[in-house]
Amino acid sequence: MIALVDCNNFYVSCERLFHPGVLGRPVVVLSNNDGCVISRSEEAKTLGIRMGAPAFFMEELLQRHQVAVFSSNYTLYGSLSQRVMQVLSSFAPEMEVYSIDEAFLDLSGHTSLPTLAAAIRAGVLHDVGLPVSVGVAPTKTLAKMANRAVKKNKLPEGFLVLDSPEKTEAVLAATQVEDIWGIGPQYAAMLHQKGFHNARDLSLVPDDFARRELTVVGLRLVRELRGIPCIALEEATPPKKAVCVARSFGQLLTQKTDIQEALANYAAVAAQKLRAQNSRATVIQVFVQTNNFRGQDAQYHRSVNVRLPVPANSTRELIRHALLALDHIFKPGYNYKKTGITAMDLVPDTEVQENLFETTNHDRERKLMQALDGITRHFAGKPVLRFAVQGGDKKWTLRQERLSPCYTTRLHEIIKAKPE
DNA sequence: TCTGGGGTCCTAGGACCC
DNA sequence: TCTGGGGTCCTAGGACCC
Repeated sequence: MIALVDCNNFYVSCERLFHPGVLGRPVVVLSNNDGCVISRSEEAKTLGIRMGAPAFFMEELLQRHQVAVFSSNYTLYGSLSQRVMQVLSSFAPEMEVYSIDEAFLDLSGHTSLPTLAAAIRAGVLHDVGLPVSVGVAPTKTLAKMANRAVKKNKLPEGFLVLDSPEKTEAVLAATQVEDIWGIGPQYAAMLHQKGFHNARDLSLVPDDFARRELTVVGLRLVRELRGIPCIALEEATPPKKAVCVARSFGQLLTQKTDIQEALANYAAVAAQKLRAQNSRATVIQVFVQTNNFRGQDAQYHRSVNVRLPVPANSTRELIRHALLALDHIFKPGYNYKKTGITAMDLVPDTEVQENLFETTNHDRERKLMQALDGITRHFAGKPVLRFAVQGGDKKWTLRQERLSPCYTTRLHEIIKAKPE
């Protein structure tokens, strides 16, 4: 049997951990740039605040109901996530960290699953202070569904074990197709139109229908609904195949120099991520785009792929090639909203094909980056040392007007138990 | 004024090879 | 009169996830 453990309203719960004053009050966390709602407390859901709702549409509602609003603080959430995963790993040696707030646990061999599920819940609550829900079932897809049923029905015990055909059948029948893991809006519309409305309906479709209409991914999904495991637990996180850094600007930009500065910074982050997983990029893709919500503006979006002479993960080289790529696609006269870089066709650091005509001294580059990473680590990840093209006015930086401190990762921001 | 960011996988179709 | 077949690789686009 497989368990899916998922933190309840994760980002909101993280903020609440350090702001006990907002317990009982509606709380939301906003996306980058304070754009949309990406996490809501139960009270906020009751107010009808939707996932993904733009914050500026709701100023009045947020005020009226005294909603506590936070900018997202991924440093804090990442740190708490690690603590949750550490607790979970003590319950099952085989575990897959599926996302920042979810993990699949292999519970095979255990006899009393309800007892174990309750212990997992209590353990995370006690050791980290975050509430979780636990769904247990024979397959990952059914475990997901059980987990969802816990939350939807607000089961007081906080877990659900699908250990009999009757229980499974009931949850299948109560789950609409759009709420199945792996069925998005497009497939859901198609399935409804063909008369398949809930997960039970979908579990009974013929294999060839699933294969034809939903690809092999859908066929696996249908079998998982029938209790046949088709999606394996992936314990080791495979290295990423692409690394993307893209952000909207805090304000619209027209000057190329401002966009160059932003892009240089994103390229620097991408390079750092590559080094962290010992990869190099063979190709980079750079894009710029205007804000397509502004009907009054002329729209432009374009991207370009550039093959690097030699696979690279040095900040200097990535910035250089990113800016060259930008020269190809930047056109003056537009209000730009966003730029970004994707490092693609990643290869392991150790398997680099040198280029006969390349003049970069890679050994020197590698040592320079080691020094840079060492200094950055020393300052707890703060980019104290930068390239000149990254510096300047920072017209493009994110809006984060309600950012909470990094309580667990920066010593000077640690919470004080007593006023000084 | 203000609408996120970062990923994966699959398929179809074209180019090219022998 | 007759105009193959099988394979690989690449890309773009579409679907999904949190």
